[in-house]
Amino acid sequence: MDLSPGTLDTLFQALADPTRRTMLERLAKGPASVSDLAAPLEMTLPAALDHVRRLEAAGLVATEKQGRVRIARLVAARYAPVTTWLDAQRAMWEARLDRFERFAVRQRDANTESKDTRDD
Amino acid sequence: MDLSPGTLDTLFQALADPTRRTMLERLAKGPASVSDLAAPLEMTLPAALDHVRRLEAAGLVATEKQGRVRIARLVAARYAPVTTWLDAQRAMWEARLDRFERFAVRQRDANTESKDTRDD
DNA sequence: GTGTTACTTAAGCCCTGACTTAACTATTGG
DNA sequence: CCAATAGTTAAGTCAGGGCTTAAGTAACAC
Repeated sequence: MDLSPGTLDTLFQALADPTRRTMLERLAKGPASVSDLAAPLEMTLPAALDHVRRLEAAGLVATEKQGRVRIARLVAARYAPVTTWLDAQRAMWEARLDRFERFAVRQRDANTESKDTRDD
Repeated sequence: MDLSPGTLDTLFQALADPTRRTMLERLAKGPASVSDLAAPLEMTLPAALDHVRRLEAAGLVATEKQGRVRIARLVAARYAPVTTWLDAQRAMWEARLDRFERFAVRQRDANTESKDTRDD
């Protein structure tokens, strides 16, 4: 598994945890401290920090220390590889459907050939 | 973690493994047997079968036994929760950007008030 | 300067994930 | 029937994930 930031592996893995998705949802509304993120999650600070670090490692989040508090903010642009992959999947699937449809039409035409002239 | 099929948890987790993504890419082109899927991955059959099972548990794939071979096919529609979540994230992010922009414009107008009358 | 706050590190625990080999079972082709 | 094929189950290894508590450290607030 490639664990460099911004890869599909790290991104999907970062998104696979509900706690981290909750954090991302929170951060989409604006920056927050680690405590802010931990509070609604009923979780100790070390655990929350670990998740933040993981999001940061994935490249989805950037953090900055201001005095004694660490502020995290979303880097939304980094979802790109994920959406790109999903789009590519959809494209492949649709290409296949198209091929299948042409095949089905050919079959139908072969079956109904010179029987009638359809216009549906 | 909710492990029922079709949930964000199971979907993202299923997608987090490169082996499984490769399988999905292959299946987007059409159905395949477990051996077909295992072959290019340099992996024993039990391991491949395990991945197929996991994709099936996530709801992304359906399988059917034909004689002694198990055929897997993609159920592309099941990506929906993932794309929906990503779209929602983007929407939240953009709503925030809009608010920020309005704020910035207000600041600019406050700063330049009665200095000039802009028309950009 | 002393206590509180906000993180940080370290250690450890338990469970799951991704494999492997070995030993079946169920088809199928000669 | 018999051997090869395709999958399946069982068992075990090994690494990592998600948490905890306990013990720091650094910045503030008085």
